[in-house]
Amino acid sequence: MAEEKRSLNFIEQIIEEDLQNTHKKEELKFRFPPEPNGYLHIGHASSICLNFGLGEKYNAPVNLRFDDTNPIKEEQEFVDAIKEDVLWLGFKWEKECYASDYFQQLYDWAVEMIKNGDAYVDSQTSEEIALQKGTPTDPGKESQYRNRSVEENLDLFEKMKNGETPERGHVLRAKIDMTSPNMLMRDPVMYRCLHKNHHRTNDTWKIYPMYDWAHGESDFIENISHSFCTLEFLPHRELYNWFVEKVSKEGELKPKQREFARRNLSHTVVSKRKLMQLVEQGVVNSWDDPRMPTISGLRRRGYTPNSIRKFADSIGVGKRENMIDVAHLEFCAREDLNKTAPRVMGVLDPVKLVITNYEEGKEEWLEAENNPEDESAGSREIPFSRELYIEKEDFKESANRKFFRLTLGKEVRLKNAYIIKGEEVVKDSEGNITEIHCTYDPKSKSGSGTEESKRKVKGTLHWVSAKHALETEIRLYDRLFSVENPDGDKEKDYMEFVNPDSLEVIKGFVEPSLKSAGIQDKFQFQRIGYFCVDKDSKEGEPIFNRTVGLRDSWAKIK
RNA sequence: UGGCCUAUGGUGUAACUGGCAACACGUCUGGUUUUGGUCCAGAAGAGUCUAGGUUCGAGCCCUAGUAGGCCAACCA
Repeated sequence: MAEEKRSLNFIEQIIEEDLQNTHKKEELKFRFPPEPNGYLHIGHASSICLNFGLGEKYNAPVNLRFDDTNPIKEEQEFVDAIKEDVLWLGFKWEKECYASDYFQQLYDWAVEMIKNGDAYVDSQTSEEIALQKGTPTDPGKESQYRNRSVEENLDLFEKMKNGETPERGHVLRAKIDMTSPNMLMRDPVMYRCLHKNHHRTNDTWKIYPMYDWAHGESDFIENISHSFCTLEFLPHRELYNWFVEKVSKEGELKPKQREFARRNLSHTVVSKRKLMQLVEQGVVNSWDDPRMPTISGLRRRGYTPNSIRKFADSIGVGKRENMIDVAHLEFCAREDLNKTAPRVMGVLDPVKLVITNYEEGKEEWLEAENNPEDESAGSREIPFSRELYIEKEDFKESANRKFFRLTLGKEVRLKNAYIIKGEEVVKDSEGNITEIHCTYDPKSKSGSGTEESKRKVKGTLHWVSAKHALETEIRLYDRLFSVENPDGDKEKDYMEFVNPDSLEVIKGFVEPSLKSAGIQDKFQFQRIGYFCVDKDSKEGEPIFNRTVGLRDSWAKIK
């Protein structure tokens, strides 16, 4: 099989260049570094696919490293959820790491830095420090504590570590350059005093390292060759390198930070604060509500790992701002589900169809193909009888030539069953159609091979036998926001753009075979869309979530 | 009154690093079809932010603009 020729993205180009100039293949190593302070979302999924995808491509190890340097926000619950999500996407990490595993090493290095005059204890308030920091256009001023003696610094730092100084009393700062055009180089804070229990180290530490100090060093400790992060960390690179330089020796391989643009999905928000608000204000029911862009939400919605990986792969990675149409994500879902989801029939908005020339009380079990895209999926039997349900919108008393469905006097095929002809309608006193009467052609049975069965008719309808059908709850999900970029308007709150119709709960009828469907099972309801069994289901009473509708060119004609 | 990043069809990415802009989604035609799905065939749609320059030749290089983004948490 010919290998698909695909051009390299800029990240891969960097790696290829390094492979030629500085790195051996065995030295490649990557990492995915989430902070365990919330649930992973589709943006993280892209990052996971990037890092682990690189690992697969180059046959290089990828560590899962929790960036757990802030005990105020981080919890074990999130660690567990993150691991589940990464695993679910189908990736395996080389090592499960924690920045907190390196606290001692980090501390020892910090002591060294103090001794070398590269760090000092500042005893000002954060407000004073902020004031001295200057602005992007004005240089900062040096702290009056900047030139404390090494002994005093060591002594204070020790006390900080032991919890003998109050929280927020002192910080350890790197001594760099208060006039640097890069704000991050203006003596950044390395440690703060936090007398808070950590989810892994408990009360061992009273000081906790800041991101910049911990991250690059963690990469260094783990021998990460390439450390990929989003563009907003670009200014951090200078600091990242400065810190690594301080702790590494000549000739040692140093990790490289490189930045890519985060990938934005249309019609959604992704910030933890906003996602949390959606949950807390009851706009959605939970973090894994199928409308949420969280990985757990997408999973519950019916997205497959494969579809998400394909998505991440197909949108690529770059350095410019972007807004990826959610329609592309939906395409990836359909593409995958089309090949894998068994076909079934379900009627969402039923109207009764009576076949007047079909014997009362009679029932037949008809063969139905499970998946025309996959012969190995086999077939099943579905019950047929005199009274059926069909979709209300599949009938019109009279219609133009473009309507390929049931009308009076015209023929259509009932999928996997017979050809029928519309005869008359029964209406209630208000003129609503309560029943449609039709006749069927007994010789037209699907697959019977008769002349009649081969007749061309203008349309095919899905249906369920009224007597046999299983009534179920069906949750029709739609986009959570009605505009492309809900948090892109500075004047308006994103909450104003919540789509009031993002969820419609209905009762529908599905074929009886679905009674035994299990949680997370995915199906195509023929002519309607893809559905997934929700975890709220009870034994024998499946609840279906609509993942995404089928492409619908009829909707456009209408 | 700073520094840094980015700029290619509606959207997302390409262009073997100087040789008449390609792929996917979306859109529109037509064909196949017992899903108005899938599949197949085809079309429209950018001349690459602007202005200069280098070159036989520039989306790729240079200069100057313009537009958007990022940077002043004891967050990551």
